[in-house]
Amino acid sequence: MIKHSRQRECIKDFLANRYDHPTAETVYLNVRKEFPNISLGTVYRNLSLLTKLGEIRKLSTGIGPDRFDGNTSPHYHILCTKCGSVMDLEIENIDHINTLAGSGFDGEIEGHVTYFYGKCRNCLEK
Amino acid sequence: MIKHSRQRECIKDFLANRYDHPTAETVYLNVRKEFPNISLGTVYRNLSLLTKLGEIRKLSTGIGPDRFDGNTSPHYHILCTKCGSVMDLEIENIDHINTLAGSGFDGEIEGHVTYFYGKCRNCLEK
DNA sequence: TTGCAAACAATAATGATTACTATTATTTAT
DNA sequence: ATAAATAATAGTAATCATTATTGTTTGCAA
Repeated sequence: MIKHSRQRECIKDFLANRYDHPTAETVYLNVRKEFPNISLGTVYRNLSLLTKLGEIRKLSTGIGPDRFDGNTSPHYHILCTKCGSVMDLEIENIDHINTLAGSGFDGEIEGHVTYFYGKCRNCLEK
Repeated sequence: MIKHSRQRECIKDFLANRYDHPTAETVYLNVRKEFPNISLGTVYRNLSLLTKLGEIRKLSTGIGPDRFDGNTSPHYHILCTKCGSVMDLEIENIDHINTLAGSGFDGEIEGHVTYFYGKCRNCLEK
């Protein structure tokens, strides 16, 4: 049975208002403004729980630590290979690649994760 | 300037003959048969170097430690969500998704990484 | 309002990976 | 072929991200 906690609510609220997909460490440093004694373990535990509940999304980009996204609607991400930022990406539905993959695999395809990489506008101009 | 090393060659050979995308730890345990004194650091250092040289590929699936692939030809991977195995996947070219992504992003798309997930034949039958 | 499980803070432990250092191996120049 | 230069190694320590442990506090149902 899950009990409400002000710490978890604060973590969720924080993510709901961020669009840069912060790491656990960043969440920790910010939530500390409201809960000076919160521990990093509490942040990790709640990020895991919220991810399991489907209330946030975890991004494992392969570059640096995991990041978290308060926006659970279906969308993709792009990583700037220069500055390292992770941005949302509007793209039409590409679930047909699951079907393509299925025809070359003896088993069942359930889904995919895709990270695009490239250079953001800001880095291109430097 | 890069110097040849028998350890690095052994690591590369080992990967060239494996099709299950082993972790650094697995590479270490196997290469030890030929080099009993090789250190895990040497394995990691060479896996990084070979990846940078483009002679092997690193797979960061987000589940467990990084894995390595001696096959650098373009192909995709599927992770079985039950047994955790990582398998090669034959699929026609899907680079058009880069174009789709590009039209919704103010910047330059260079590529993408995609991991499919699902259930392998073996797990489906249990 | 009491009891109990869930969540907490503090901290230790773990797993994966990288860094350091003295020695060894490979290449280059004699 | 030999010696000098330096890249790579083995062994080990350190770091980073994350998870586990433990005693205390909090939320909530009886």
